[in-house]
Order: sequence, then C-alpha cells, then structure tokens
Amino acid sequence: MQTIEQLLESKNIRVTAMRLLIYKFLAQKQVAVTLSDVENAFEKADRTTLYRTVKTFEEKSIVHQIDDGTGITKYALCENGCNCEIETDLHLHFHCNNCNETICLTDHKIPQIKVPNGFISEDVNLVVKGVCDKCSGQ
Amino acid sequence: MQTIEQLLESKNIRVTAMRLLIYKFLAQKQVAVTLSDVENAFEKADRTTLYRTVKTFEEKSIVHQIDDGTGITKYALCENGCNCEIETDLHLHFHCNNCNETICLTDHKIPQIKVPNGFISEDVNLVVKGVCDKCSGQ
DNA sequence: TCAATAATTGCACTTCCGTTGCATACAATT
DNA sequence: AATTGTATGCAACGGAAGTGCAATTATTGA
Repeated sequence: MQTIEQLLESKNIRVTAMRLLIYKFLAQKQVAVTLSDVENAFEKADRTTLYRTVKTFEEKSIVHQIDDGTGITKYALCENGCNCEIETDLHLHFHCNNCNETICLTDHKIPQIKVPNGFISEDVNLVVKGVCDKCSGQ
Repeated sequence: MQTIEQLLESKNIRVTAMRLLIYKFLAQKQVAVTLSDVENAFEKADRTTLYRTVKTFEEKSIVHQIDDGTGITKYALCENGCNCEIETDLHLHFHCNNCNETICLTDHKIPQIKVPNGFISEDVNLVVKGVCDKCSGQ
C-alpha cells in the first residue's frame, strides 16, 4: 500500500498541501465530481488552483474526465489498473437523471463497436442514463 | 412526399420564413451542426431566434441533440422513422478528431448495455471518436 | 375588414464554465 | 543564501446557453 505522496511522486507530480487535499476529496467521493463540486469543498482556495490541480491529475492519468451529457465536465479518480488511455479498457458511466450523479461502472467494459468501412475508431464514450440504485429504491 | 410546410404543420409548428430556411439548412447538411454553424449561415438573423427555432424543432422531435464530447451541443435532423425518444432505436454518432465533424450512423444501432442490479437504463449516449472516411483517405 | 389575441422575432443582458496572463509565494537545488 | 522552477492567487476574457421584454408579425373571430 503506497501513500498518496508516493503515488504523486511516482507520477512526477510535486506534493503540495493543496494536491493532497484535493486527492483525498476525490478519493472519498464515490461519484464523479464537477469543478464546482471541488470549489464548494474548498471555498478558501482559488478556482484556478483547483482547476489546474485537477487538470494536472488528468494529464498524469490520476483522474479521468467524464462527459455525461449534462454539459458539465466531471472527473473521477482512476482506479488501480485503470488504463483510461487504452481503448479496450474503457468502462462505461452511468448518469442518474434523478440525483444527477454520475458513477463509473468500472467493471462494465464497453463492447466492441463496429463502424463503417473507412472509419477508424480510436475512442469510445458511452453513457447510460436512467435511475441509479439508490434512487430506484431497489 | 410531403412538403416542409406540411411536415411542420403536422408537428404543430407554425410555418415561418425563418423556420423554413433553417429546416432547409439542416436538411442540406450531412453532419450535425452547432448553433454557431447556424449563426454563421444566417448572419442577418438574431442568435436568439436561431437558438429558439432549433429548440422548438428539438421539442417537436424534428431534430435530435448530439453530445459528441466536444462540449458544444450539436443538432441533426431526425430521419424518416427516427424515433429518437425510443431507447432501442438509438443510433450511434461518430466524431472525427481530424475534421471535427460529427455524423449520425443511423443504421448502426446501439447494442444492448447491461447495467448492475438496481440500475434502470432509460437512455444511452454512444459516441465513437476517431477518423472519418473522408479524412482517412480510404 | 378590422380589432383582438397569440405567437414569433430581435435586442439587451445575465450566468456559467472553461481558460489564460501575470504577479506573487513557495519549494527545491546548488 | 541565492537562484531557479513550480504552484498559487487574482483578474480578466471568451464562448455558449439561457431569459426578460419590447416590437413585430401572423392568426382568429366578430
């Protein structure tokens, strides 16, 4: 079990107080968060810092970006072994129309999608919308 | 073969010059368009009018909205028999990372996606990104 | 036909999100 | 300790989406 400090350093990210806090915030969340969510959690910090921190995490493959169709970009921590950059590893995301939360269905991989001749598939974004387990009451 | 006027009236949309023009513009396009695209095509008209016209078309199921991950909402005419509201009819969209255009692969339906117990799937958004046939040179 | 009503259009303005430039503060290295 | 590089905070910008209201246009009914 490596510490957060070790994880950041292994990705060539300088360890700062801000970054540790933001990492912990993301780790504690079970759902994908927007930048506003982060802002609300750290009201003393500046918008830009939070923005750039998350962007740094994204560049270094610590978080992945999620476009769930709400028009607002969300972010979630990559799990161990989450190779977001590899197409075949892409998992799908579920957006709840009721509570408006988006979660990673990490163990649900995206099926192979056929595209017409001449088209080259490099990336797939799949978002299922509906009602999540908490809201469906099941 | 029904005229555009008849189509609009059948959907309870009042026929105006603007709406006919915008409909023809959408019909002539082979790819999904942004509101900016529409604005550029009709520079004399007001943004708001174009915005509301497209929104009206969307509400009346004449166009469907596409979220291709660029962060900008795009729109495309529904084809004959395109029942966007019905989940099983959903087709997928292809976004070209080269020319930045998004096209409807109308005859490529989205496969059935399994979700965990307790989750209720109501809608699916599937965007494949890569290189389109024009840009791939094949 | 003309008034009354309803819907459409145009203008101004606002909000929200993402992003960048620059100055300052902090940390690492020699 | 001085230098260098990175992080942070502040201010501001730009694009896109959306709203309120006045003006214009179309429709309806007398």
